[in-house]
Amino acid sequence: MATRIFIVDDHYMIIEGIKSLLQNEKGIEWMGHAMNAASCMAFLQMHTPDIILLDINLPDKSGIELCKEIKVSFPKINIIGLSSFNQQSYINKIMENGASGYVLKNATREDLVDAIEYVMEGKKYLSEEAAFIIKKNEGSKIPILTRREKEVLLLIAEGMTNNEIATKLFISTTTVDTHRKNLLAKFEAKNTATLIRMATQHAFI
Amino acid sequence: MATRIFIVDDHYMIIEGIKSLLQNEKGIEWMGHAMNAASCMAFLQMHTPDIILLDINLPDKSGIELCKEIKVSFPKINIIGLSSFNQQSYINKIMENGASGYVLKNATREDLVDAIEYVMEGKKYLSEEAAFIIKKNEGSKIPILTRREKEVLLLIAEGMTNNEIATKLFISTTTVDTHRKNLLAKFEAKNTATLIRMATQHAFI
DNA sequence: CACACAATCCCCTAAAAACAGGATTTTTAG
DNA sequence: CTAAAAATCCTGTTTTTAGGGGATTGTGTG
Repeated sequence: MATRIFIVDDHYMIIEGIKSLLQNEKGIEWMGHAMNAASCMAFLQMHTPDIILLDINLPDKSGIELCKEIKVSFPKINIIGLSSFNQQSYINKIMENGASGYVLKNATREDLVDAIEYVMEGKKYLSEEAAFIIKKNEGSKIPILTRREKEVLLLIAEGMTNNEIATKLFISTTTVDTHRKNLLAKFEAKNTATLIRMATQHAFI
Repeated sequence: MATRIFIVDDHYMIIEGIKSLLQNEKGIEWMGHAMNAASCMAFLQMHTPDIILLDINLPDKSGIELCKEIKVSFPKINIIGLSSFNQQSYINKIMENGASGYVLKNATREDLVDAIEYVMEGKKYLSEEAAFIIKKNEGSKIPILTRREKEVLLLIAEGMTNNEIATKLFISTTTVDTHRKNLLAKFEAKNTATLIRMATQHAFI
């Protein structure tokens, strides 16, 4: 039985590229594509692919969010993350949210086919580069922020002072200061500049 | 005579996608691809395409740099910028460096064909979204930084204080402070957080 | 040769952030 | 239920930034 593949990506060129790369592969059935999260979920009401190739960046919501939702509603569908970015944060996040693999957009046809085969066998697949990134950054962890910390972080990035943030969130300035301290500690940053740089690098902003 | 197209991109899927989108177009001759700046320049020693589709992000150097170099050595070749990012800074920069057009990677086949036709007629082409971005941000210019300001900016982003930067650059702390003030003014940022965010958004960091 | 501009330096004040300790009350998850 | 985690608040001090003024020297361009 052929492996049914569905792809969710908002780039025509990528959709065409993958279609083209896979079209002569035996045992692979192309089910089509969606260009956003909403139409992906609509498609899944009617059809059941074996594997979804899922872009990290979608217009209506993050691929990571969508991945989580798909796995809740359709746990049997395997998901392979797809993106241009070889950032550890993305790779980790989508794998933690139930994806079975991760492939960079500069993958070759062989990489793609390997990924699909591995995943269909129930194994996890990480492209070489993705695995390398993970390994390289084994020590430097991505901080886990609480709801409130994320909120404060974004307001800091907006250029607001502790005082302004306190007013906006209806809490005391000292509380904001505490959150700020915790953010600095979690990112191992010694000041705001490093904090914001780290946060953008880890895709928090 | 057919329009000879060459593409420089490090993503197989994009190369395949564009090839697939263009393969049935009349009057377009596919010359092949390069996956980095070096092999692109090597190719150009032997062949002369009419149009190069050039990715902004290449492994060995930025597409913007490569664009400039190509236009110096081969001024007759027209270049169309290509990227996933609809950031004003990229669009502006590559157009300033001699590109004749800019297309986002979520372009349709029609967009691509339009771009190629326009450029072959000697006109400039901006995809709808790119034009929108440019128009939207007409007022908010990208600051022009001096050599020293860039240097100081990077050190601020590293988390260094004015004092540390002064020591590192063998200048007075007050001088660093002056540069810092100018940076804040140029970015219209009221504090370090906004400064760093703006700088990363405009690809200075 | 002017003139703009970059780079350098200075003073002063006020505001904000960083550092160092706490402590209490909710929430959440096992 | 209970222990851990999160969110809240506090009192200090020191360091760093931000904002307001200046000023001098060199460099390159019209």
